[in-house]
Amino acid sequence: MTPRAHSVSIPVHSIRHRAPSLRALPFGHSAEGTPVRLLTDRQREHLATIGTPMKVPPRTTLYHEGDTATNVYIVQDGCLKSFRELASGRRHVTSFLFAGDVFGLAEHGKYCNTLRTITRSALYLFAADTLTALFKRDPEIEFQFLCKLTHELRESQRQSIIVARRDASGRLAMFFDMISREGHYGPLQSATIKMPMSRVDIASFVGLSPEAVSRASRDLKARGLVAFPTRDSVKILDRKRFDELVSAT
Amino acid sequence: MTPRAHSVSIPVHSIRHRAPSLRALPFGHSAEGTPVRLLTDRQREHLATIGTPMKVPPRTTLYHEGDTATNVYIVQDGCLKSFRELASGRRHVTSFLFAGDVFGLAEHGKYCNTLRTITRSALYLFAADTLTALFKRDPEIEFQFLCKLTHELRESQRQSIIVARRDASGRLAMFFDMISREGHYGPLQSATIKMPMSRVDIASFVGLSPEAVSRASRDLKARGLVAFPTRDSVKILDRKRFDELVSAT
DNA sequence: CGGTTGGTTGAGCTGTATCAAAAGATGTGG
DNA sequence: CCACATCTTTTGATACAGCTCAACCAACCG
Repeated sequence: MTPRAHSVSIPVHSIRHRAPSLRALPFGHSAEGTPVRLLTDRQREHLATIGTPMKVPPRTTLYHEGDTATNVYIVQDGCLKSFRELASGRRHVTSFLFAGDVFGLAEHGKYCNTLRTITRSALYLFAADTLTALFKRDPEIEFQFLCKLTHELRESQRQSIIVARRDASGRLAMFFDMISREGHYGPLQSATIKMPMSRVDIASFVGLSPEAVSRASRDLKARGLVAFPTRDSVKILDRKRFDELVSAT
Repeated sequence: MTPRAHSVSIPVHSIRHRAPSLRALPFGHSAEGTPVRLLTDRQREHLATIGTPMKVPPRTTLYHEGDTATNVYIVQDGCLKSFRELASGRRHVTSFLFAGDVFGLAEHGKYCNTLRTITRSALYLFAADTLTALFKRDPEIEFQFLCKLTHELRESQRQSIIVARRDASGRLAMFFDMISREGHYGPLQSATIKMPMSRVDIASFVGLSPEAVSRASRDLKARGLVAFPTRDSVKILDRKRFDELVSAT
C-alpha cells in the first residue's frame, strides 16, 4: 500500500509526518500525563502552508540572545539547546528542544536566549508577524499555542525544582526522567532514553559542574539504577528504585 | 479638570482601577524592558463582565495541587505564593504573584501547584470554560494571555538561573532584583522594595535553607549594598555595586 | 598520527546544610 | 496592659557535598 501521488491534495499520512506539530499535555483531561499531538491534521496542513521547512546541520547557531526576533520555529525532528550567556562567561542551558517543541516565541522584540542545534534538525520556520496574523484569524490554532506555552511553563518550573535539589545524583535522575518524557508522543516506549547532549550541557542545565555530573553518573550506575549502553543513552535498570530517587525530595 | 460622572458609562479611570489587567513585557518593542499593562480598556471592561471580583484574607489556600482545575484568576492587588509539596515534606515555591499576574491557567485538567494568599488580596475569578469560550470569540484577548504566558515563562527561566547560582548572597540579590520589577507597571519608582513574604518562603524560592537566607541578608547589609528598613522591605543603597552582584554570574 | 575536544579521576578547600538553641515577633486571654 | 504560648528569625558549631584546579584518558578529524 504505497502512497499514490494524487494530482492535487497531499495524502493524509504524508502530512502526518511532514507537517509541523505541537507536543504538550492538553488543557482538559488526558490519559494520565502523556503528552499528545495538539494540532489537528487540518491545522497542521494550514500551518504547513504559511511555514517553511528547513534542515539544519548539527552545532549550528540559529540566533543569538539579543537579536531582533523575527522568526518562530517548530521542531520537526532533532535536538536543540536554548541557553543564556552569563556575565562570568558561564552558560546556563534553559531548555533542550525536541520534536513538537516551539521556540522563538518567548521573547519581546528581541530573543532572550541563544539557540543552537545539537543534532541535525528538521524545523519549520514562520515569520513572527505571519503567525500572529494567523492567530487573529484562527483563535483555535492560537489556543493550541497557548496550551503549548502552558506546558513549557510547567517544564520550566520543573527545572527549577531539579536545580534546587541538593544531591547531585538526585538531580541527574530527575533530568533523565524529564527528557524521557520529551521528544515523543504518547506513553513511554522503552527504558532506554536517547541523550544526544554533551555532559557539559547537562551540567549547565542541572546546575552542576561537569565533574559532578560525571561522578553522579558513576554513582547511579554503581547503585544499579541505570546503565549507559552508549555514551548518548541511558537505560533505567531498576524502575522502582529509580522513581523513588526521582521523587525523593 | 475633575472627571464628571456621566449617566451611563463608568468613568474611565474607575475602570482603570477596578477591572482586571495583565502585566507583562509586550510582544513587540517597548521602552527597554519595563512591563506594561497589556489589555486595552475595552478588553478589560469585557473581562470584567465575565469575571467575578473577590477579596481574600491573608494565609488562605485557594486550591491544592491535584484539585480539578475549574477557575482562572487574575490578581488585582495583593501578594500570593504558588508552591509544590515535595515527597520529603519540603516545599518549593514556584512563584510569587502580584497585581497583573494570572494563575490557574498553567494546568491540564488538574492544578499542579497549591495557591495561597500571603497578604489580603483582590482577585478576579473566571470560570475556565467561560474564558476559553471568550478566547474563541476574541483572538485579540487570547493573544494578550499568550503574551502574558510568554512573560511568565521568561520569569520561570530566570528563577532557574537564580537557583543555579552557587553563592547565597548573589541568589538573594537576584531575588530582590526580580521582585523589584513585579507588582507594578512602568519603570521602577523607588529603591525600596516591598517584600511581604516570609524568609522561609524566600528560602524555598531561591533554593536555600532559611538560615542561609538570614546569613546572606546580614552579609548584603554588612557590605553596604542594602538595608532593611522594616522586616518586609529592602532598600537598595548602592545601586551600582548591587547590579554588579546581580549580574555577576 | 599529533591536535583538538569532550569526558573522567583525584586532592584540597570553601560554603552551605544541618542540628541545637537563643532571641524576636505575634497573638490570645485574663 | 501584661503574661504566656506559639511561631518566625537569627546565631553558633560542625560535617559533608560539590566546586575548583590539575592531570589523565578517549574519541574524533584532518
